[in-house]
Amino acid sequence: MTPKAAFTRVEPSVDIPEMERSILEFWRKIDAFATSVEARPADREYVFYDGPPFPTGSPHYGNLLAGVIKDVVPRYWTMRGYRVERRFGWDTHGLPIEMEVEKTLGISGPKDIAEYGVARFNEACRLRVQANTESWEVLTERIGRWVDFEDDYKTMDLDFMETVWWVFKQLWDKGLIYRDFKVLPYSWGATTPLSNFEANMDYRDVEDPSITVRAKVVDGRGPIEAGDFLLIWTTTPWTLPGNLAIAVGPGIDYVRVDDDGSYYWIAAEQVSTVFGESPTILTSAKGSEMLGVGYEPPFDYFGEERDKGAFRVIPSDDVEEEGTGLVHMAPAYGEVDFYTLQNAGISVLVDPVDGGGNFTDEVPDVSGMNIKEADATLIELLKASGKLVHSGRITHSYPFCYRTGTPLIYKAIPTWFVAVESFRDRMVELNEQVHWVPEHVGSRRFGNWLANARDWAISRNRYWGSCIPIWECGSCDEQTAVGSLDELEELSGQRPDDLHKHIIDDIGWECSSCGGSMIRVPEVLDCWFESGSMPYGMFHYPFENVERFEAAFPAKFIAEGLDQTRGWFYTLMVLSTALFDRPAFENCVVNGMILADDGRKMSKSLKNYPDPSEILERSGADALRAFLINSPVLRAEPLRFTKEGVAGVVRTVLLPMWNSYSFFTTYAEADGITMAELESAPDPADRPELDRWILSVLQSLIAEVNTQMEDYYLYKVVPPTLGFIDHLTNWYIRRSRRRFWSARGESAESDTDKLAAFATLYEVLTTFIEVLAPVLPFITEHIYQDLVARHDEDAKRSVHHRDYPDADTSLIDTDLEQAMEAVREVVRLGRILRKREGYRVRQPLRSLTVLSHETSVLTAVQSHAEVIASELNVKSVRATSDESSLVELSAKANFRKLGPLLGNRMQEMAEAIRALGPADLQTILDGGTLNVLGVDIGLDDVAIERNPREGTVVETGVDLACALDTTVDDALLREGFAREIISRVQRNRRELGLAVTDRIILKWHSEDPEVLAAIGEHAQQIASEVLASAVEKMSQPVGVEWVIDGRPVWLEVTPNAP
RNA sequence: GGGCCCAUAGCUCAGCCCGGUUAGAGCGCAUCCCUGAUAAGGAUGAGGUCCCUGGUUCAAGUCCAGGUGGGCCCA
Repeated sequence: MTPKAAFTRVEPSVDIPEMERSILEFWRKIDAFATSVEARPADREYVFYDGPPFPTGSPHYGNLLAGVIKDVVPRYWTMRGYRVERRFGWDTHGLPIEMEVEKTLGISGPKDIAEYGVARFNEACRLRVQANTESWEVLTERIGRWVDFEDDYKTMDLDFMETVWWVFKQLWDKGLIYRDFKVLPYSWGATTPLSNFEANMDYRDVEDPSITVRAKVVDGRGPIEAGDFLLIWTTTPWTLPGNLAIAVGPGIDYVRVDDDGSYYWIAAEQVSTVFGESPTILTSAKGSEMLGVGYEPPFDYFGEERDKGAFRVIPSDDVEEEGTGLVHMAPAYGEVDFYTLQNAGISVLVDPVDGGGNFTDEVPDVSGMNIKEADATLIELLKASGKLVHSGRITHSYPFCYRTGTPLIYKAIPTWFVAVESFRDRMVELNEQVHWVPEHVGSRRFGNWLANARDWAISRNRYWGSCIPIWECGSCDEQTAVGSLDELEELSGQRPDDLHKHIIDDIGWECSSCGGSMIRVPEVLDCWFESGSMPYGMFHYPFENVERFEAAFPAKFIAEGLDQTRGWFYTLMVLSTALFDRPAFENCVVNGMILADDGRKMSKSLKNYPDPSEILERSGADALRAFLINSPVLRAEPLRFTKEGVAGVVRTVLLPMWNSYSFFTTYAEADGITMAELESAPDPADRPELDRWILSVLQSLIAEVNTQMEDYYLYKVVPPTLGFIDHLTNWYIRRSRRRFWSARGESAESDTDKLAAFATLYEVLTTFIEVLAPVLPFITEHIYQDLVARHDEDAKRSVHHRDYPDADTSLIDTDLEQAMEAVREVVRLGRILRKREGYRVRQPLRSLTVLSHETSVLTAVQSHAEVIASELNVKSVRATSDESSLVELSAKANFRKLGPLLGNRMQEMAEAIRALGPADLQTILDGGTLNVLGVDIGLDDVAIERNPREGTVVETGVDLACALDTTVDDALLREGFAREIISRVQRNRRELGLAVTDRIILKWHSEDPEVLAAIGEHAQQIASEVLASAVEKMSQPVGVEWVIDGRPVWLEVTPNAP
């Protein structure tokens, strides 16, 4: 290392956002991110998967938070020596994009899209995705997140989509793909199923029929006799032709009511609503006793289904005691109905309603009629056949198609499924290999979800997405799944360069079985299927990068929000389990939601949160990062976001760091400290204790931070850091100040001591920034460039290229750290005493006495008497174990120790110990034991408390007490006065804008004898403190008049021109 | 309706896993100190039904059950 430029003073004030922008510029200039990755060996990879966001709108705090987590962790592991590639991922398909584009194009729904042209529509989606990515890149860079936007992956890329096909084919080959009906919200106006999101967009209060119908029992069981009637209720008469079963709650009580010789079954709770206040109840039965009862359906259009198990009473836990407590089941028109029949083992489905919402010929009475219009006719038919028991109207909230304004219905739609249930137990097992932060999200929330996983509906009746790669024959039941472009080419002779719907749907071939036409099924894939495929898709596996993928699977780490638990985490797990029988990630950090400071969701229209760029321009990215990392969201709890919180980080972390750095450069420049000199400082072991102490504290911090980071407890990093900053600024630097600005060349020892101080602070600062570099990438980089990089050509270009510090345990001295804790405690107590007694710190006092029974405390105090004396401005410090003179001892039982032994005698013992007298306590304190209530009580069994005796100047802490001697004689007063003079002169120097090292002439005048005596006695000390070349007494007032303790004194400070 | 999480000072949050008798921090507020790290720093103080009810226990902010309120997800 060559002794080149000395350090340059850095101003204590700093424009943080400006500093950050210059660092961003610097990173761009040296290509810091790419270099940080490439510098690490390719065979030592730490794999990170980016959870792809939708590029809709601009990023909000939730995205920023995820970005911060996904930056801190990879930065850390990079510094730990791993190669951490970070490729940005874009989730480019799906409804959110389509909705945005529909809005922009001024069109809406399948009909419009068909008219507009699927090809044009999809191309518009593609353009939209590309246009939206820019705002993400800007903000992502600004928060300091290093991620590769060049080598990103997009789910709409050909390579990615080909891999998705491969994934699908894998499932297909394993027999995990099947088609079945799923009941979805359906708009007959738009002739399309809707997503749940769309279905919730337009609820209206409307009036509908409310009818009660009786179904005659034809096959009785137990108390239910043939000829009895089951009462069902519905608001959708048009679903009655599709009725295939009646559900009861197995635990619900039903009763048989005699009504004019007809016998009706109804839930006991509901009897009065149908039969009035005094019904004739004959008998009762649990729902479970009614199972299997056969009945005559309201309409007999599908009577032949009885052979397949239809028209029976089946159980359902979803049945509630409303309506009649017996629920009409039309599996084509209700999701619950569908699953209830499925669970009952009845696999029949009838759906006499066409896509336009009209009845088919299967229901001749209303054939061709719109279902809602058919309600009246159907009710008339029921009345005519004597099945209608009651008919009325009801007003309720009902969903409408947000586009066409027609009522929505639920309708069974052919849907493709992944048979997740067949391997969900395996997913539960594999999930146990994953380390979740916080733990409960994985074991409970996610674990429960997996354990109850249902088959996954993966098809969507939409346009902009990966296509389901299944071709079906129009003539026979031949089906082919295509798993690659090669296969497609082989089958069809075509090899498109795009796999989107508008391209692929035109491709077909002749059926090998019957010679018919093979046509692709119309659906696209749920975009979550693609998110779950990203470990493979990002590498275009297995078509390329086979080895890279195998080395990179599973990921070491992923992170996402709690709301995504059912999304990305789940789909990753489903596909990795199905394909590779492994989890797709080893560590998962789950973050909570960020709320506005009013506790509500952040809402653009409410404007209840500050714009991210405003925060970044006010407090900077480092502050935002540390604030988020240190907040409850890292424990998956919600966070109320306040800009004050971010500003707090500036005040508690960034400014103290900067001030320490500024302090160092100020004195290093003033002293002309060189790198060579820092190098030549004594070994840490040979430095003064204060230096060894702060180095020990630093190493302990390093150990702590490494432990937490290794376990992904990011939120446990900032708190110990704050403690360290307190030690550094409020103790190490404050205590060392004089060492830094003592003049050079006074003595060999003082020069060595000064060097030790400079070297220590330098080492602490340059190591501390390495510790915090992953969290605060900007300020640490700035300090690194100034303190390290520019002095050493061989140094790494960026702090982020450095190796993360490992705790050097040889520098950790636990005893020393504890001793210093005791010293700081003594000082704290001493300050309390001074304040309470009204002695400002500049007034010297005679002595401080520390009382303690702990030998280690006494030793610590004795060996640091000088430090304590100067901190508290006392002439002497004594330590003694003789406490009785100043404090009153009392004892309290050590509940933790005695409780388990004594059980219910504990209270008695507590009383007895509280009542012990001074002599008894002294016995215990001296190491003896005392027989209390038949138990030998020693020092461990009690907690000794110390209370100041009346009239003493004593303050007590945990293991010690301090007593202050507050007698002030004339000599002390005069010394105190001299300190006041020094203080005024220093203030004056500052006002004159003098540099720290400028020398002055001090002229003074006073007539007051005490002042004369004070200055006379302490002239030497004053001169050296204020760097006065001369202290001259004037006979006339000069300069500024001060009144100190009621005594006037004139002081004049003039710079001493060299 | 179900699962999970949360509720502690005016505000934001530690502490709870593993029960122990004086429940902490920061912000804000009040009072004050320091005045060569100074567009800083520090001290002290006021401020608590630890959401409610019940249980377990010698002992509950901490464990259990049930409620209430809020969040996320699912239905």
